[in-house]
Amino acid sequence: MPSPVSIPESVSLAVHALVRMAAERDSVLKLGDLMVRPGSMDHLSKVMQKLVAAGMVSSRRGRSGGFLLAVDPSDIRLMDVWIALEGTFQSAVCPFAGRGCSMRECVFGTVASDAAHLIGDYFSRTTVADLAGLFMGKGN
Amino acid sequence: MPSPVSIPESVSLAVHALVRMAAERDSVLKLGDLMVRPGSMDHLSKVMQKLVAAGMVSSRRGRSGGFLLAVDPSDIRLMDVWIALEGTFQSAVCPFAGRGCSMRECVFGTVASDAAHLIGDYFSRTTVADLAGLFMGKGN
DNA sequence: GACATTCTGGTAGTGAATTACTAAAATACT
DNA sequence: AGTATTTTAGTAATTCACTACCAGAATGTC
Repeated sequence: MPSPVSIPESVSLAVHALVRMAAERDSVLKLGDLMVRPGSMDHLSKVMQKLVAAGMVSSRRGRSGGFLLAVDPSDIRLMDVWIALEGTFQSAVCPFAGRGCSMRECVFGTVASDAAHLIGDYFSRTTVADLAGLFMGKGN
Repeated sequence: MPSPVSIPESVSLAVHALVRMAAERDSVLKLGDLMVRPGSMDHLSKVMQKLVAAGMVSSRRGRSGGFLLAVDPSDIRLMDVWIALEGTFQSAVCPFAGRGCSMRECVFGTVASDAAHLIGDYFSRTTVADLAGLFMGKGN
């Protein structure tokens, strides 16, 4: 992890897939269609199962099967996606707070926490529908 | 990783140790003194070795051995610490940029990147000496 | 010189996220 | 009915940061 800010791959896959589904709401998209990166299909498969379990997406098996948004994309906040996949969304704090950290304004109590709030607020405010407007097309 | 912002444990340990050393520049501090969290000493041991290798800290073995800042704390930027331990400091981007992401302003190209810059700028600007002023005391 | 202390360095174990593989269940087409 | 397609689900392999353990080297004390 060479960067202090990282969205888990699972969340990235989920958001990209959901945005794609929102942009093509009428069609049933299969895993292969939703795969943003070559080689990510196995992981995406697991991710989609969680989105189905969370009720955001419905799935159909078989020949012309695939995935479909189960609710309106403006009702899916990015925060919901994060929680569905990761369980919780925690803001960053000093890992030693209360257990030995002796700084009045610890780095991890200020900057890291500011950055986490920046992302947290955005994730709470933004829905899949908002992002779908930024979508450019099929991609391949 | 339930938070999108996380400073690696190794960097946290290093920063806390360096600040402590800056606050007590005259004394030689041993691993046990620098341990912020119970149980972190093994990891801290490896971390200190890297700080020594990076030339920020000098060490002495034996009975009254321990660690000592090798340079002025105002010459140690947090960014240097990060690089010494992690190798590189990368700003966050969409993991699929150029490999399938089809959003004009992808979440990971905007918000996550803003947050990473927030931290990156702070880490480039702040030195161990700056933080030493926030130090409250021995801690135990 | 013997001994306790402290860093050094290697190696192995653990847990979580990701990757990979496979058989099974559902569905559509012929 | 049979077959190809697609999701489902379980399990194993991989990777990486972190944890744990241990013998060895250096240094001060008696």
